[in-house]
Amino acid sequence: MVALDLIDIKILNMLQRDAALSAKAIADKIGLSVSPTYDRINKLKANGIIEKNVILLNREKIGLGVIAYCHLSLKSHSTQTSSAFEEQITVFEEIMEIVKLSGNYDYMLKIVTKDLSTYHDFIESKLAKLSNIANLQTSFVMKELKRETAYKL
Amino acid sequence: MVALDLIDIKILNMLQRDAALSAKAIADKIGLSVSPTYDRINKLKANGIIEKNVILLNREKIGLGVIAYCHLSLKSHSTQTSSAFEEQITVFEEIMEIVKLSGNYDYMLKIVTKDLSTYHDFIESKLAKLSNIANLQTSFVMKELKRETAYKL
DNA sequence: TCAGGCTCAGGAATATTATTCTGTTTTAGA
DNA sequence: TCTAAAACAGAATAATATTCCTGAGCCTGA
Repeated sequence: MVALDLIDIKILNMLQRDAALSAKAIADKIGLSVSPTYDRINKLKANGIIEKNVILLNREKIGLGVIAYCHLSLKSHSTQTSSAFEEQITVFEEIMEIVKLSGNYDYMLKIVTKDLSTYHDFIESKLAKLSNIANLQTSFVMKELKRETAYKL
Repeated sequence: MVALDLIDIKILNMLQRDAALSAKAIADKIGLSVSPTYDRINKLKANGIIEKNVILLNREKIGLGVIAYCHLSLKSHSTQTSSAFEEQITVFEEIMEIVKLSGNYDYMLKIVTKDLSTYHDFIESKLAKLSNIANLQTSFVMKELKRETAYKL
């Protein structure tokens, strides 16, 4: 954890919303000159506070119509089998998020696919193929009301 | 939904992973000159396939230690009360994602806060203050194994 | 209190990149 | 096959990123 002053926070808030802003545009808004602004941005990248710069796509316009949250638990909870499972599951591109939840040694996955049939195929032919899965329960998203990547600083 | 050819997909895949790539760098990798590459990127922005360009921060380095998924259902499900609720809840910066689910609970929220005490405060003093919430159940994330913003094209 | 070193801001110079323009090639449809 | 529209390459220009140098404030130790 790194100390951030108010200027850093302003910079991060701007870039969390629009990473295409030029150093000059940011400098103007926060009342600094370009080079210290630029230096600060670079430091924030160097110390890993800024992890990446990405574009976000409109999911529906690229034909991805299904979001599902999938809860699952493992048969065996030994360190070995758990980490093997975690390694295997991480690579699937359909799975956007994986979290380990409190409660019953459970995982929750966020899965995005083209349609229900594709979702079904993914579960059957890829996910369920993994040994060590005890059970699987899916909740489908009816409506995505908010999807935010900007953290509150 | 817009038709994407193979070149568009390559471009989007690159930018989904690193939006700082220059048009020239992309052009080189896909074997085009700069100007058509540049045109394509601009069209993808214009037609809304590319929604935004953002930086992603390291959650733990900025002191956000708690991720929680919160299931809740409403007392009244009329169109009016639902949309009033949706409007109110969308503005909270602690809430990163809101989805309406199939099944038992109406909504699932992804909430990120500094620590458990902050989480508690948020629930008590902001979320639970909303009328029309019937019940609330939180699952805490023990470990975040994957957080991906790039869709599979 | 003072001198030295450190961090940070400002400004100017240079290197890269974005952006626009023009003319050519390719493609798709009649 | 012909025509119109779209896609492409290459060059010129504008804007931005990036580097470098300078000076001001501020610890810190003697």
